[in-house]
Amino acid sequence: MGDHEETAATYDAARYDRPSVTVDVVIFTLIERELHVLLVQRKRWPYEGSWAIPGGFINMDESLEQAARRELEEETGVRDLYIEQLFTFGDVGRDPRTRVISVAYIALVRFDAQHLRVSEESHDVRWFPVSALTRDLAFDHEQILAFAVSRLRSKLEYTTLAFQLLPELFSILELKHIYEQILGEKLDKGNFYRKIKEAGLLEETTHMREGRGRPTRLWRFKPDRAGDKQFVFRWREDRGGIAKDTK
Amino acid sequence: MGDHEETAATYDAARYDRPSVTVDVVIFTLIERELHVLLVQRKRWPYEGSWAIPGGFINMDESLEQAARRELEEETGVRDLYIEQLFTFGDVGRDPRTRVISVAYIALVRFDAQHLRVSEESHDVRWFPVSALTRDLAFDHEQILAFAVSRLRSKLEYTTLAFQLLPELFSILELKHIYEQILGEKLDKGNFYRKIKEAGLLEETTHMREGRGRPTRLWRFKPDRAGDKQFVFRWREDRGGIAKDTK
DNA sequence: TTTAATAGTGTTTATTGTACACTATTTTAG
DNA sequence: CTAAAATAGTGTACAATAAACACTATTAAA
Repeated sequence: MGDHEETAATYDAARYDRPSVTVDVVIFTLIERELHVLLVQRKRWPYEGSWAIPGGFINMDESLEQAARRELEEETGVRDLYIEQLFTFGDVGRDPRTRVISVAYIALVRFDAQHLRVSEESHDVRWFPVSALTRDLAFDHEQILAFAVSRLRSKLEYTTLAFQLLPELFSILELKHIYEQILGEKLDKGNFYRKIKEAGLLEETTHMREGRGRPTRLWRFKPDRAGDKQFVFRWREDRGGIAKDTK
Repeated sequence: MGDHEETAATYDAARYDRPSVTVDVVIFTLIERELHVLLVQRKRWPYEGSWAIPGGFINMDESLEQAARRELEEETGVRDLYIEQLFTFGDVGRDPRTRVISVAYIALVRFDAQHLRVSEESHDVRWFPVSALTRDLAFDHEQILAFAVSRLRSKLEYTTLAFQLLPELFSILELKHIYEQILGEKLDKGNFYRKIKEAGLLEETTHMREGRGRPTRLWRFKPDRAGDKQFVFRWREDRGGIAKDTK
């Protein structure tokens, strides 16, 4: 979340007659096969020293999504990634400075050790494993983060979102591992192989990767399916929960 | 959408250095077994005379959802209904007056012929069938409406949302008809009976309703399931699109 | 050369969806 | 008064999918 150049002492809420609008971006990545989220440590009041979801005030000449991408690049240097609006948080007391309405986004990036950089606004920027997040976050950011994780999990069941977390070439079992991480449960190997192949989303390559056991074949997503970063694939076929009448 | 007391001539955009925030509420109901949406006819510039989704600027001391409920009551007199945040629209040029960010909500109401009333802000308020909406709406409201209809359809597949459109007592075939209306396809009678009963959401009553053929039994939603207005029921059982391993 | 480790395939059974035929109870038309 | 039309509701057989899990394959390391 962005900052005014002020402190509790100098701050005068009555000055403002309109809410401020910010974008907050919950950025996920996969590090060592585990889901992580990016947080920044705040430098200024309020919540000085607390960890927070990166974000900031929107400019008057940019769309919400543009603002989200800009903030993201400012905090992390990442560009051209998958981003999606999550929810808008606007309760009255959520920011002690003034009425702040936050449009929250979810972003998914492939982990790249280089790209982390600390902006002027914060003490530190760091990836945290989602599984170990009991720490107190600034503002209502715990709530936003919980909401983002929940949404990510449920969307994975019927979308190709997980693709955004993978490198270009990957094995089917790596993909399975991502699903397990995010869904939080073990999946059956054989059934996963069958499903993912039947879906026709993957393209076999000649590349193999060697490891401790049998080498694994590498695949890529078919460009026409993965390229547009849209939700194309439903794990759960749309056979209709309510029985259809095809007559 | 709310209004300033100004016209194109008196309007001075430079005066504003922050975006305005509005809530817009897409209100659905079922009239004569057909899905309708509530629109208001604008009285003032911009888009004077055009039909628009009801909404208005938020107050500084109310949450977003409170604002949505307030606007809704001001326009229609309806209270205590189902409401859910849809999406936040914030493109730069969407309102000629100034930068306006609209948090859009979906509301579902039971149709009640009395409750419509025209506010001071508008010429007219009227229900329009969703199927026949080619007319030009104000601002980007066509886009918002299309998004709302699409979201409503997809949510119906795994939620109990449709319940909000029904009177307290209803027949199973009436419920089926709502699903058909909103999903836009015919459903099989027998399968629908079986599914809805197995779900254990309905409570049989002794009431019957007579019509032209055999009288039909009336049901109600079990209070513990329907009462909290939460999404409890999934049409599509969560058997896991991705094969689970229950070991 | 055996074993451990990882990759990948096949098959069987249980569950659920789909289509559609059938029965039931009322009003209306002749 | 009776037959037909209209609407309500049930039953069943078959197809499609999910779930469980046993099996084979190919490599490195012991």
